[in-house]
Amino acid sequence: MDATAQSTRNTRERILRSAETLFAESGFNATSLRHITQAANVNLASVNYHFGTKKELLKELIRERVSSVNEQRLERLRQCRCRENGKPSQLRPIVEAYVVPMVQAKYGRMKRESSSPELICHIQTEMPAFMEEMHREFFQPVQEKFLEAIREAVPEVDERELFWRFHFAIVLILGAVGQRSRLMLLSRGQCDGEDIEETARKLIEFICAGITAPAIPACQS
Amino acid sequence: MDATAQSTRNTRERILRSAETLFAESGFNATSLRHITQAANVNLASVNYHFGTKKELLKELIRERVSSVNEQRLERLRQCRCRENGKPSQLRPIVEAYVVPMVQAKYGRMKRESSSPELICHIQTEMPAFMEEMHREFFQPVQEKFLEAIREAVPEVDERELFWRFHFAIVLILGAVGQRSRLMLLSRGQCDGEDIEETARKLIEFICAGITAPAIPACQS
DNA sequence: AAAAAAGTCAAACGTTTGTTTAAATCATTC
DNA sequence: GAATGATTTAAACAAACGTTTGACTTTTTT
Repeated sequence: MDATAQSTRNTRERILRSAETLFAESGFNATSLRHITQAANVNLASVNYHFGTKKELLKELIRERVSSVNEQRLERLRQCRCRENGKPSQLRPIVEAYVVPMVQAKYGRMKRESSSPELICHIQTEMPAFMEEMHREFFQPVQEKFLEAIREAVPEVDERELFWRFHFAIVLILGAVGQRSRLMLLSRGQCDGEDIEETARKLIEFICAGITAPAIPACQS
Repeated sequence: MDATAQSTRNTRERILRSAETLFAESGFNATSLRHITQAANVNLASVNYHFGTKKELLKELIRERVSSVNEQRLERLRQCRCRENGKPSQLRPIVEAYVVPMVQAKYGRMKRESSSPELICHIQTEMPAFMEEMHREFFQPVQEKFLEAIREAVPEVDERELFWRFHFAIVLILGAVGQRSRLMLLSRGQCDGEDIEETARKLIEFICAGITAPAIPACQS
């Protein structure tokens, strides 16, 4: 009867939306089911009813979000191939196709809302074993497609070298957004990470330069 | 009388050592005081006796570890300035001075032991508010010294640009070690992050290239 | 050797956690 | 419109958590 929050009836969706915000904000362990259900205005037991366990709720959440990012990444990669059809693509559009969908994957309409990189960054460091499963199922296939595309674009870079550098690129994408508070502190307020397009552009520049860096022979103090 | 573990009496040190290993492995929230004291072979209450609270134990731990890394970093930076005395230094030695002490800050003699980047990576994403305190107290001063040195080494890079790129460098150093399991999966076992010198070298290459990357005007899809 | 201080210990404290239960309510079907 | 299945609800569950307590032992000081 009353037009308050829970009248919408889609309890499942409300739980997912609260969970993704809170998980991205504070991680898995620090976010209790009571926090989630309270924020979602639903009963505590409904999480277990709809998802089974807390962990399966997280799994479902990641499944949703990563699938969306994956689709966008592959679509953009396809467009790369089309645009310069026949010849091997340039590096930058490929990196752009990988970076942009993840960086701009925000949820909620608020300015200071949480995002996919923040969520994944949290879970990655908090539950590495769990994340390995997710990696095999969701990340690996897409990453291998991009690795292949990059290998064609910069054949002068050694294959083993490329594994390292692509790994660095992924670390960078997740961390740059997930730890963006440091940028504010470091620059004493001169830079912030709010502008998504700016963040993506800087990331792309940095990653492209890193991937094409000349290899230096082993010699250091 | 018996020569078992706790006869050494340096309870405080044993707690610190267990804590740093377990915190680096599983983070703060997922590591209970009972895990720590069990691994250290000491009584549960001794943590509160010696450190007050769990959080202050962590603070003490970070204080120790970061101070050590800071000293090494500044000493190496001093050596940079000496070596090419008078003229502005090159970028690479500066980056090297920043990267190496952190990457090789391992504890324990086992091969697969945890390290400072892993610890900091965990706490950074898990307790950002707490980490801001630590940042102001420990990281900020050293980072500003390095920022200045880098600015002299690559004056052609815009100052605001440099904040971004140094932020990326820090993200990279922490994440490359903390998330090193991905490298194994990505390369299907062809690369691992066990070799510290190799890791440091690849990081230095990537970061130097990223910092000196040519700025590209804003245009993207 | 007595007194004082520092450290250790087992037990218990009150909270909070994820999950389960069984009754109540809603929606749909016959 | 009664019956059936799906969903919501309040209450309780055992387990684990960080912390405190007070008696006990060790070490240091006088």
